Amino acid sequence: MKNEGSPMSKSKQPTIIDVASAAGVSIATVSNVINRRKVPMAPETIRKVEEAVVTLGYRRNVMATNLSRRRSYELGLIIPHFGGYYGRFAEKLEQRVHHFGYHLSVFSAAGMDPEIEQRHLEHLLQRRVDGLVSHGLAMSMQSTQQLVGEGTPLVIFNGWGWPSEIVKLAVNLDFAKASSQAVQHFLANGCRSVVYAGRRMGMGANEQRIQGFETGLAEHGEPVVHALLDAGELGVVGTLDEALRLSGDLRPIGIYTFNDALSLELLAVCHERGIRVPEDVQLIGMDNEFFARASFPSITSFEMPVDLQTSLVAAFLMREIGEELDEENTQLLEMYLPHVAGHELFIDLEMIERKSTGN
Amino acid sequence: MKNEGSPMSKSKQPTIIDVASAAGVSIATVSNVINRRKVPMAPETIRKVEEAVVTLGYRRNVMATNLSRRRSYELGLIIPHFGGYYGRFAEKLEQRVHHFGYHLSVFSAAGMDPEIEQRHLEHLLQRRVDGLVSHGLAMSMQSTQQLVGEGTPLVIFNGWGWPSEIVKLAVNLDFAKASSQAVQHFLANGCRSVVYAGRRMGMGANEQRIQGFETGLAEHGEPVVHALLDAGELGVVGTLDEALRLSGDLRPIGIYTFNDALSLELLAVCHERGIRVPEDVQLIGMDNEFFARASFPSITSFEMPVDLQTSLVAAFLMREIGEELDEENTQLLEMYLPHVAGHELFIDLEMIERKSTGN
DNA sequence: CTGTTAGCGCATTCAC
DNA sequence: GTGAATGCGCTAACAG
Repeated sequence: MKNEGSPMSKSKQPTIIDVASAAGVSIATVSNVINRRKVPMAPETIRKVEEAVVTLGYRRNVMATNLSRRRSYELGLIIPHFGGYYGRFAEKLEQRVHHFGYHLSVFSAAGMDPEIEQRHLEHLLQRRVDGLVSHGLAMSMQSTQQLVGEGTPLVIFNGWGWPSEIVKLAVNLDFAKASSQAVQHFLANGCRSVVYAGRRMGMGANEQRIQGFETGLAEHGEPVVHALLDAGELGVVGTLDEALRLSGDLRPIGIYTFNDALSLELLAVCHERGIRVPEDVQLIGMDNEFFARASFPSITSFEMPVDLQTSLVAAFLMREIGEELDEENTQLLEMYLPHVAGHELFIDLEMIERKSTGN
Repeated sequence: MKNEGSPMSKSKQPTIIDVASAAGVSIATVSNVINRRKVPMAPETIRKVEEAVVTLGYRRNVMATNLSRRRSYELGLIIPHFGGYYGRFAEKLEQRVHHFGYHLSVFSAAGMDPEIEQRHLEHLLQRRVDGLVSHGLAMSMQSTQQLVGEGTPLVIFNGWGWPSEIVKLAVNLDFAKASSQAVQHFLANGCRSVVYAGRRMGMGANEQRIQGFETGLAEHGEPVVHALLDAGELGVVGTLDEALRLSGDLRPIGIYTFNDALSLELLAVCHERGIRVPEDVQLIGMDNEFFARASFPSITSFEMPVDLQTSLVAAFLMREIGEELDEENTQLLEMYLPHVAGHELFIDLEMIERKSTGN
């Protein structure tokens, strides 16, 4: 066919065809220099192409690239929201996968909304991402299975009870162990009554905390006054009231909360009531947020090992995709994978002792 | 055990050709029903296609779709980090543009790192997003211009001094006015000395606060002991020390901080030193973060009008892209656009009075 | 109403 | 070393 010199004025964004004709070479050559292929090329050719790229302001079209490569070099991440731990997780994971030449698209499910979550998942899949990472999803497992199918490897973090047909690996923080540790810290500190103040009863992360809370009590041996409270239901004030009521005049009371935010709110109520922390009430939170350190008194909390968690997620996913791992990442997987119970891997949390428990 | 290329199994993902042959129709027909086109079609045909789609587990390939459409129906957002205000902004904007049938890809620049920022921008452009939204970027204007060029409309939020050749519109929060208001609130509350404690001196958002701070002082008429401090340089403790030193025994001292986080940190130091808030020191923050409400005493702050800001950004960008606006959005633009000074639009912040200023 | 065909921008064999 | 040719999966006229 007679394909006259395609008018560059046609579409404003230049293509490799424009670059090729500007440099006086073929599009294959342009592709080769752009992708820094190992094929031998004349230095002069390279120079001409690079010059044309700059002067034309050429920018490759990744849609075309991916379509042709049948691979996107993109990963998707779904988190409940951008704040706190999840935001830090996203940022760190982005860095990690970039190291392997992948991009990470992050989507927030706007507070565990299953519909939004599903929409994002679907979109990521339509974009043919090479791999998926998600928090323990709110949506039903069945719909997820159908969504993900066999095509795209899915790694979960902080999700419990997912069948291995759906999820390749779950990289979980060991909230149960941490919770047990919290209880024992209270008891070692002289608390004569301990309370767990949770949120969203029924969610996996909450269940893990409850389980650990009870383990901690059991290991103590002697019976202790204790309770499980739902701050979502009772409200912050109601939770404190209930804790006080249940404890009678046993002091101090140890209150272990679902997260730092709840601890901070309880702390504010204690201040208002003239309840002393840590003399009357001791607090332990979770997440080690900025304000746990900056509050008065500062709040004992658990540091989230985002570095390790994202490292494991990234390394495993990369291997799953067929990417070559360096020595460090290989060792990392060898070190942790054997410890996997089923396909769930557990990472320890570190307690940061602060004033709210008298330290 | 050599891993078989999981990504290769994706080649088994069905295409419209598979669907077409399974349903016994042509690919054009499949395309028509998938996209719910207005062309008349036999109900039976639709049913057959939809059935084939389900049984085959067909999922459209958006890369191919976009390539063909020469349009991505995607927007990009770049923010310095996922936390707090920026995270809320991202979530809200995502909702807004979804309403118009667009997806929003959010990227965090990991704390104003110009290199990462530029990388994300470049990637978004390579993906041929239809529009871009960014905070006042850390990178140089020149490189941005080259990056964005004439192709993709760019809307900035909270960025000052960007030439209109680069930026179509800047939707800014009026930090200057808010800062002026903060100072006047201190003075009306009896503060005999006022201090601005900033961070990252030199950044636009900080400059705006300083400007407003000085305006507020000027409008007061009578001279007041005051100072501009850089908490990034002095540290939190150093900042408080300096404020106390400069104020002699003038009390109370009003300290207006760059954000709530800094207020909270100052509050903690006050507690340690036995300095009373608000009797000796009054505090006003910015962002109205969760902990501003939950701290003790609670901290007066400015609420960020994320709803309005994202509405304006979305409406303007949609119109710029050539999308049809509904009545509501049209009115919104008509209401605010005339007030634009140059191409910078200002939105008022609302002060939330709390205990840290004696309310 | 439904099928045919020509791109979209790029990667990737193979010949030259 | 370099360049035509083919295909990736889908959309969009244009025929029939």
